[in-house]
Amino acid sequence: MPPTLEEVAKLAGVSRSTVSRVINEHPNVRPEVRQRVWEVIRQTGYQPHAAARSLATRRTWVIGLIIPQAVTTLFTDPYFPILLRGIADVCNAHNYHLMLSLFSQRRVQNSRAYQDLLYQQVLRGRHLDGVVVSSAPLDDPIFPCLLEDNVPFVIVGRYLHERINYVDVDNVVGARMAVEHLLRLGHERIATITGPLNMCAGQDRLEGYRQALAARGIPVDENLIAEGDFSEQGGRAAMQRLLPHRPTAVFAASDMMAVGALKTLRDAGLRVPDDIALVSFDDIPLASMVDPPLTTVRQPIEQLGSTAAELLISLLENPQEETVHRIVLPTELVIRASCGVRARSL
Amino acid sequence: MPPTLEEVAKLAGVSRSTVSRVINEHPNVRPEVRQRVWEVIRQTGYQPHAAARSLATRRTWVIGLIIPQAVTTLFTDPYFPILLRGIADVCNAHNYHLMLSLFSQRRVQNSRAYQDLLYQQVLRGRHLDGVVVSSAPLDDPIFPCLLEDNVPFVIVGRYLHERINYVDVDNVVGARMAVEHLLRLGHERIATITGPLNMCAGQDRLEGYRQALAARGIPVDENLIAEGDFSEQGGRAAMQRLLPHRPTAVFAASDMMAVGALKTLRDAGLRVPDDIALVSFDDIPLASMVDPPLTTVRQPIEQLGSTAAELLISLLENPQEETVHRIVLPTELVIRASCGVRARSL
DNA sequence: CAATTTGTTGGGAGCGCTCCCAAAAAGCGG
DNA sequence: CCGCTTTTTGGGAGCGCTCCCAACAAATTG
Repeated sequence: MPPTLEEVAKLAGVSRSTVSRVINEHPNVRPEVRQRVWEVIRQTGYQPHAAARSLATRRTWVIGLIIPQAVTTLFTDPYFPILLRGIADVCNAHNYHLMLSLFSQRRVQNSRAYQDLLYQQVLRGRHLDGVVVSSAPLDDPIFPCLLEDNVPFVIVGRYLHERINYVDVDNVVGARMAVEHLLRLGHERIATITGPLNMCAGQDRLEGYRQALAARGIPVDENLIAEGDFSEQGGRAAMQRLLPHRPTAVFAASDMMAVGALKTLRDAGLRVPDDIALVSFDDIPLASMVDPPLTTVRQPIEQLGSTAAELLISLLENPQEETVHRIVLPTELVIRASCGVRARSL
Repeated sequence: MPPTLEEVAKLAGVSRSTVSRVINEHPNVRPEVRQRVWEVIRQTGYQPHAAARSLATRRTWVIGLIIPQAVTTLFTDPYFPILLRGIADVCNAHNYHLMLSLFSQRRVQNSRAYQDLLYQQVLRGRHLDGVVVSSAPLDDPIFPCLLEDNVPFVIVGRYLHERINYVDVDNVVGARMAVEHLLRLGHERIATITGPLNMCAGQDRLEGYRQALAARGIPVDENLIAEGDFSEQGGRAAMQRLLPHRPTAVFAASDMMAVGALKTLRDAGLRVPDDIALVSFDDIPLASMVDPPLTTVRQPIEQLGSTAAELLISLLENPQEETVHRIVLPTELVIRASCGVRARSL
């Protein structure tokens, strides 16, 4: 049985309240008493009981990370652990804890109801002070819920709403840079394999593609746009659909899809970058390992996580603060071989 | 302000206790009363306050996943998210929640002290009912701590101690299968790139290698053993050290290291599998994407997670149960191209 | 040196729940 | 219909903490 406040108090010859003041760093405690109390705490290994504290303060010092529907890509590339690391580091630094709500779509039958139930439990049950939401489709019902319940939250990914805080990478500009790079290399028939268009990142990267072409006065040929789902398989299939339209270059909205496209191209007897150039997005470790290494847009994943956590915590610590924060992090084009930059000599 | 038990009770015209009985499914409540109470609960959206409940029951229904020191490999391949999915699914199914404690070694200076502090807070603060520990080195101080504090826990990875429950894949047999496969293909100078030898998986896979050779009566040449760290870089370096000793085949204890080895070999002008055969361990998605696709030992990662969670929860629900569980899951050899099976026609 | 201010301490109440016990209601056999 | 058992219900106490207020001690002032 671990010691309680009261027991520590008795051992230190003071009252409950004084010990409480000591551990909460309240200034009005005589230094020698403070010292004595700390000593007893050290000796007994006392730790305040989290539940008791939460009950009294109505705070849990726990934040949640919610991944509403587990997009497959979460489990095939290391985006997720890196994001998590960013979040976890910040939590550690601020003495918050991190609770994870993952909803894989295993139990398909009633996954929706199920998820709602859990949501209720976790959030209404006041398990959490606030949440970070990642990889949610734009129309996920969780957002209205969170707003209504007045749960402080931050989205990883863009979401336009007057009261919603988010952190995102600049998908539009990143995609534009990628396509501009291809344009600069002389390509004009540039195709794109998009992400899922119900997700913001999918939409934004397509928008960047459109902007880059528009800036050069090149009309968008809808035949050169194939929707994928960020996965390798999706990329493979999309590339197949693109092939008949004979693009000279492809911008894939994720590295995984680029890897898929690479397969399709290889099977079709086309060489990258000689016959067709390829640029993608994400810069996951795999990007530099495939042959040819991918030219791709790097996003600061870990920073995305840490910024989101930092923002959420500041929201929690300053509840009166009403400003809505929308943070956009820059991306960077990493030039490797798949774009053919060397072959064509920039 | 969310409603409390007492408020629900008033609305339903019963007492606090009765509502408590209803939500805890205690049998002795008149059906019509039970019905009426549920109705009020539904209408008000009542959810019991987690902290209050924990305080009274001394249970939190939260389990922790602790990754004591963030091995880099966690962030470069998707092992971790898949394990997490296994754990999360089981938690969801049993109405437990999952708290994550990740310790990246960022803040190197006092990472140890820091980690202890957090450990204290989380565990002594009774935030958790039990924990799953993964990717901890054998000598991690967390194990004695957990035992002393009487925290129920399960390790992912083998750990021989009379009171410790663990779940592991059969690394020894898996590695032996891999090496036996190479032996069957006619190789005799088989090298190995091991994992870190302070981790159980590293040790066990090396042991499997030794056993396979021993069974054939082939003496182990220590020059053919190079220690790696499960990472691509480590594999690259280890292969470099192995090269002068002219193995005809290599067993790498992880796919990532195999990928690294592949690079070294390519740079050295050696072809895989024609000049040198390669077999590895893990079967991460990357394994099938590199050229040549890797022959590798598949481990049931998700099942590892779900089994560990299942075991932990059963420990929590049956605290009187004293049996120590040691669960070993089987592995499977996935034959692709890097072993040269086709070239040499088995 | 009394009066006031400031600093320090202890104890009561309460956070929202569960558990226990006793009281009330219902069921039952003779 | 009465005394008995069994089921159902309500209320007190307590889980371990924080917050507030009152009491007291110490320091400051006219």
